[in-house]
Amino acid sequence: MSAAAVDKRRVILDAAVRVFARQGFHTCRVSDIADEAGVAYGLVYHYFPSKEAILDTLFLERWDVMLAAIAEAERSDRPPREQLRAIASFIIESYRHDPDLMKVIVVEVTRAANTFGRTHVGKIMQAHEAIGRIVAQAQRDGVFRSDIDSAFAAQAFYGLIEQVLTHWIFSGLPVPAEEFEHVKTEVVEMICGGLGG
Amino acid sequence: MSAAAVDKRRVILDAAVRVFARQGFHTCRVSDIADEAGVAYGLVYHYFPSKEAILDTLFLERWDVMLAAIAEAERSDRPPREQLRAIASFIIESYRHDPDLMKVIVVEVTRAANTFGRTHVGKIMQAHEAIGRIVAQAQRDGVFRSDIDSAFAAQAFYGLIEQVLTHWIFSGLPVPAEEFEHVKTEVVEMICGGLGG
DNA sequence: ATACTGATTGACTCGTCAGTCAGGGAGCAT
DNA sequence: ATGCTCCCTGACTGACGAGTCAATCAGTAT
Repeated sequence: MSAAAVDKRRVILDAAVRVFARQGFHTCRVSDIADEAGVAYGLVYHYFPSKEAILDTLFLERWDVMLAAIAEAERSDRPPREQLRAIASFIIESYRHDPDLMKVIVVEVTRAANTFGRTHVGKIMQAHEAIGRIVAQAQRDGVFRSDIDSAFAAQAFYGLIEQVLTHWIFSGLPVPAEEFEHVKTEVVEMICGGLGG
Repeated sequence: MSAAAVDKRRVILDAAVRVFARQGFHTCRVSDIADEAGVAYGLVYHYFPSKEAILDTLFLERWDVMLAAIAEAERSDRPPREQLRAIASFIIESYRHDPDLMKVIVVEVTRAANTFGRTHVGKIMQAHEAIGRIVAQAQRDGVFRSDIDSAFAAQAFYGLIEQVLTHWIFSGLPVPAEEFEHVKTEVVEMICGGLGG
């Protein structure tokens, strides 16, 4: 594949992110993506076998980077609380850096239990499992309480972050810089410290 | 509207729940609903103006019951921890009683930020707000810590329950009776107690 | 020059499905 | 009996959009 071809493929992927974020996967037409990318309709099918394959590519590209970041946190020998913070931080920074892409991934894949969620359960589970391992290790070390199932805790942790992203997505407003930092702390406080009572 | 007509309307709604749960809203055809209900295609349009209106009806019917249950918990003067437990319990019992309906509501509405989520944000927010008020009151009473935003805590609480439902939905397996009880406790423990560390 | 390869174009096909509509009963009043 | 009002039917239409394909263009090798 020539250099120009690599570029065009990228141009189409980037256009798809904007279109999926704006209109949603089901509502947009392939011609919308072609228009946004400034290429002919047919060229989309030169690079991708189907509309779905474009979304798959976008998801996998980003998710693999995230899995690497989680593995990195897991491998480090920092205290579990900081390992969790590193993961929360990575996901929130991903949103800060490219909110459209994160919107597409959350809305069209990880929260779409029927359509693409089904296709990618495996990949999604890998993230939950890695987080679960961090919690389980902390429980063995006596740093976290052991009467809460580690897989359950992982769900709560990842679910809370996704819930925050969803809230930002729904609001449609740009998120002030200090809120990103504040939320990182609040997520870890909530999961590790709880509300009390 | 005659008694027979009320029944047919109900038959169509119940059939729609099964079809939406099995195939998803976008993938199913209106004729699938008619077939499942054992009525003619056109009758669906006699009772509902559109396919979307069926989903709206299903969602609003159930959501209003849930809002009432949350209001009930809020009104009671039990300790906040038990108020939260009552809400968690209500949602989990809803799933136990009619998993298909809860699947449809979670998958097709509350987690569908683009399509029906958008339409019903208002209703969805009402639930979050009520939970937030319970937390805020507990914070004023000094029972919950005050350095976590009450709206954020409400997100975490509701988000965790929805995450658990999603997990059950994804698994496709019937949930053992004892797990329902166990999860109610775990949700409250997680949100109020945290993991420690 | 000629031939070959891959990139690019956009009009067209073809299946799908939400929603329409004209009509056929069933009950009930007058 | 006649008319009226719902309930109910399912064949049909019209729009829409994913994916195809035959043709053109650009670069590069021989």
